[in-house]
Amino acid sequence: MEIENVAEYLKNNGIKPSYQRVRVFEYLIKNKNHPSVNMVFKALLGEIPTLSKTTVYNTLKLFAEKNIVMVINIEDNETRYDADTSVHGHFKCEKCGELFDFGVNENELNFDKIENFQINQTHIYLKGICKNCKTN
Amino acid sequence: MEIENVAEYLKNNGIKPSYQRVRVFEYLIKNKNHPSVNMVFKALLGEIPTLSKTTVYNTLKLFAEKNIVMVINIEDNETRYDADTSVHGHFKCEKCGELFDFGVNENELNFDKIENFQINQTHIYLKGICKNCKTN
DNA sequence: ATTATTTTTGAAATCGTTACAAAATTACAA
DNA sequence: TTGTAATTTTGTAACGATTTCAAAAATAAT
Ligand SMILES: [Mn+2]
Ligand SMILES: [Mn+2]
Ligand SMILES: [Zn+2]
Ligand SMILES: [Zn+2]
Repeated sequence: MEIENVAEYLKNNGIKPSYQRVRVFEYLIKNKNHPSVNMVFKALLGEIPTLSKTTVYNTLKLFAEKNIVMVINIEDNETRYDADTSVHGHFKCEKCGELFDFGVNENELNFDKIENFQINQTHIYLKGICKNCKTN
Repeated sequence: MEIENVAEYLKNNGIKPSYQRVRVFEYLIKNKNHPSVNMVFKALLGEIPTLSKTTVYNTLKLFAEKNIVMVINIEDNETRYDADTSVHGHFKCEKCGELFDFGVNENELNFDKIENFQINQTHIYLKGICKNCKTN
């Protein structure tokens, strides 16, 4: 998805585009590294010296409620965020820690036991060793 | 999978079958409700009054390392555990909170972008409204 | 029996996250 | 503009799940 005007995009999703909100969302679409709250905070603190970590928490929670970010709970001790809300999977390398995207064909899953369940979110996580770390 | 002798099963997986460890694993195979640490602790405390929560943490971490339990991080604030380590999905009802199992056909996923990656764990989480909660 | 090793225990520390109230900003109306 | 209400941001304190750590207990080895 291409987002030309971030403020407009936030408005269209029922979010008042404050300066901090725009900057946080911009960070997410420019850095596709599935950052944690702390990564977003530390990255923006250089440019917004008054930024509070609470604001980053508030903002990302608001984004999640409005469904413009995906919340990734692949690790129990660190939530990560993704501005790409399309259904796709995440591979976490157990060696270097990097998070890779991969494609998922939704209608290829077998939902025998949960027929007539209303599915709101799909999360597919793989863990293992990435290509780079295997050779090294 | 059917486990006849828990102590034997632990031994076969490189775990010394202490009383606490056997009891924790027995709880997991008898209660297929994907319990949290606290659920295991509170349930066993009645029968093992001296039990420490740290022991439950230690034990479940050991089980995870030896790959006889699956760690479920479907929520960011509560890790849950499953003695069924076969590849299967979990549906979390956002209304009643219950965790449902469902089947997954592994080779139906599309791993285009992560070819030659070594996959060690597969986690498939769905969130939504379960059948019961939809009608009520 | 003595000693060494492993396991359990409970209290304290850690750390990500949330609650909360004050300060700052923005929106609205007179 | 000016005043006032509503919203947002900020920083500190509180919270809660998990980890650390050292002592106590249990088990294994000699
Ligand atoms: Mn992604
Ligand atoms: Mn399960
Ligand atoms: Zn790697
Ligand atoms: Zn339900």
